Amino acid sequence: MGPTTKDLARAAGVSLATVDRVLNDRGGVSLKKAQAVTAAIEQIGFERNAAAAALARQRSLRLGFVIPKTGGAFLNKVLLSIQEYETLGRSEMTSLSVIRIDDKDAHKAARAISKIDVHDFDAIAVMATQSPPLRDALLRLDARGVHITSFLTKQELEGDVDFVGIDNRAAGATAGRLMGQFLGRQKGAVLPIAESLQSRDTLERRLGFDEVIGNKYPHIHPLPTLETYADPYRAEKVISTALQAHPDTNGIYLLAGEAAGPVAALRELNALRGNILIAHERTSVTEDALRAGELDAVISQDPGHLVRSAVRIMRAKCERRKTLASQERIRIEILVAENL
Amino acid sequence: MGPTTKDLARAAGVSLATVDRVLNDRGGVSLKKAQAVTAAIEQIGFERNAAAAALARQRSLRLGFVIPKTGGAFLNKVLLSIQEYETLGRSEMTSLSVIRIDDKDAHKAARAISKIDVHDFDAIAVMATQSPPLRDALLRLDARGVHITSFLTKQELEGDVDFVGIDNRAAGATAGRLMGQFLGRQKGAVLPIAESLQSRDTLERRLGFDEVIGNKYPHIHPLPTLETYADPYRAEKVISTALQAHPDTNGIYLLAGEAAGPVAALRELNALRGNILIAHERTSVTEDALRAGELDAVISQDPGHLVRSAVRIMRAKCERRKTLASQERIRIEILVAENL
DNA sequence: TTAATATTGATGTACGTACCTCAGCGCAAT
DNA sequence: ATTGCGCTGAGGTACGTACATCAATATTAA
Repeated sequence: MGPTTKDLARAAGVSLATVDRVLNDRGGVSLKKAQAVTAAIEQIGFERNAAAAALARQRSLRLGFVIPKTGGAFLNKVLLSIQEYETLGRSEMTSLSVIRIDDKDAHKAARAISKIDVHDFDAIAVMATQSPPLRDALLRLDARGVHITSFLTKQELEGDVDFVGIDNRAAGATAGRLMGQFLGRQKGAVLPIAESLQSRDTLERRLGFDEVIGNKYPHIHPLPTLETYADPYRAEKVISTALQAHPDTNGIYLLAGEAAGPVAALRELNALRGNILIAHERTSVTEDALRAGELDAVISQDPGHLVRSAVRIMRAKCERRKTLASQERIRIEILVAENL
Repeated sequence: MGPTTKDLARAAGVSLATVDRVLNDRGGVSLKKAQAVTAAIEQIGFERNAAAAALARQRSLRLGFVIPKTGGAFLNKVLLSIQEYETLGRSEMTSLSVIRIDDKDAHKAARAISKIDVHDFDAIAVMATQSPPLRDALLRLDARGVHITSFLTKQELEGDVDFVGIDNRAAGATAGRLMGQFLGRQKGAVLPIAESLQSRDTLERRLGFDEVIGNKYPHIHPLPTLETYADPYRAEKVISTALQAHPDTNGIYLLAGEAAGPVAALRELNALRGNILIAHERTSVTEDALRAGELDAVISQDPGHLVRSAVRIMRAKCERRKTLASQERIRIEILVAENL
């Protein structure tokens, strides 16, 4: 067993009470003694016994996930993973809850964040489009002692706001690589389709995609990104127009948003089989399309892994522990029909 | 908070001592009372408080990894992951240790297993070629109370021996799919290369590979598997011969074993750039080759995830808990240069 | 019936940390 | 001198389980 708080107190030449004050940021400790304690922590290699702490705290860590109100199948999978984790979490003294916010309206979102009761949460993981009002609301929460973690969307605050999610630029680059390899030596155009170009994720993916295509597969010509606005009719119309305008198209890249609409439109247009089709996020639609041979590859991130990683990071923050970096890197998964 | 042992005792109409006897298999409990307790567990939804148990037990769970003495870079990565986990594990009351066995000699391996002191381990994860003597040795250990988990290689014992690792047939099929897609409409031959055909993993991968190629890409002709016997000279010789005999080769599949030898041989033969090359396991060699554009894809499994999963399963067995199945499925990863 | 054995309950201590109260100290401002 | 405040230590209780001991009862064997 490692050294205990008692050992730490002896090593630091202070009382148990002072050690406790330092360890739990209770304040009212002179700089000198506080430094003595932190020095002793390093010196004797003290590590808080998580089991004992959890037991003594006797209050499960209240973690929150802030998630947009509207979203597609992937978001639902994330929510499901959170629910699933709740069952397991009970035995680990953590309680998860989800706060849905209106992501589209920055001020509404910020207000929702501001309404969060500081006493209800020890830490939250926030998935929301970045915006100045949201930023301020988050900073206020942070100042009042709620640890903040970026979840799937980066929030650039000052301080140690960890990010849980994939690197969208790399994800786009991965899609580009696959597109290039699948098309082989064929010349032609690739049509990127997204719900909207507003989202930062979409832009980053496009960037990564173009970079790889431009550098490694210059014979492929990426077209401007189509926007479907999540509207199936519009999707079919714009896709049809684009395909007619570019008959040399032989690859289609669904950069973001629901795959269902575009896939249905492409099926309708009989454009599924002839083209290489790459999409993002594993959902029942993309899975089925992969199995059916309609989709050639899917770039994804595991919702379960995302949730677990977020929980681990939040817990670590609350308990002022370090996390194992290698464990928290979310992988960019490539899915084909055979490794679903 | 959930119900405690005290609540459980009240619900079952027995004393705390009897609850303890049942929960910890101490024996000396009548069938009737034991059933009353287990029924009450279900009824009130009792779950052992892991933190309190760990604290009270005051003895960390001793978990062992049985690993072959010889092995390549991937095995080293697994060993590294075990080491890495040890640091983290200390705070979770688990101690990991590694037992190296001579995997080549079934009897030696079995003897090594038999020599394991039952009092030194609560559970072990075994990576070793299946063999009757080994099987018997494992069964004896199991009977003496050491929980057994199959690690990377399946051990078919009776009882609940979980398996941690990927489905090699699916991994081979995934390689087949990528090979087919990368080659596109090109006709030609694919050359599978392995260290030896003795290993079950190799056979399963080949099976999955052939299945996909046969069904989906019939214009591709898979050649017989080359065996390098882990010998670089032999590798270069047999590969050179095979490539000369089949000038239409445009794909090479490194099914198993170290990629280093064959990659070096192929580089020497100037056969890297013209062919699609797919290998297994992420190592520094395959990573470098991916980045250099020499390898087109790598099928892998994350050593860190393997280790964590094995630890979770072993812990769950020792604490008689259930595991979250979705968390324990090891993914078949596809790596390209962009998602390393 | 008696003796031996199996089962059960009562009670205690221990694990390491969190969190609380209270007393005491020194120091400065009043 | 008094008051107040900041800092410190001493001591306690609590969390839920593991594990040990001992007495009391129930059951079985002789």
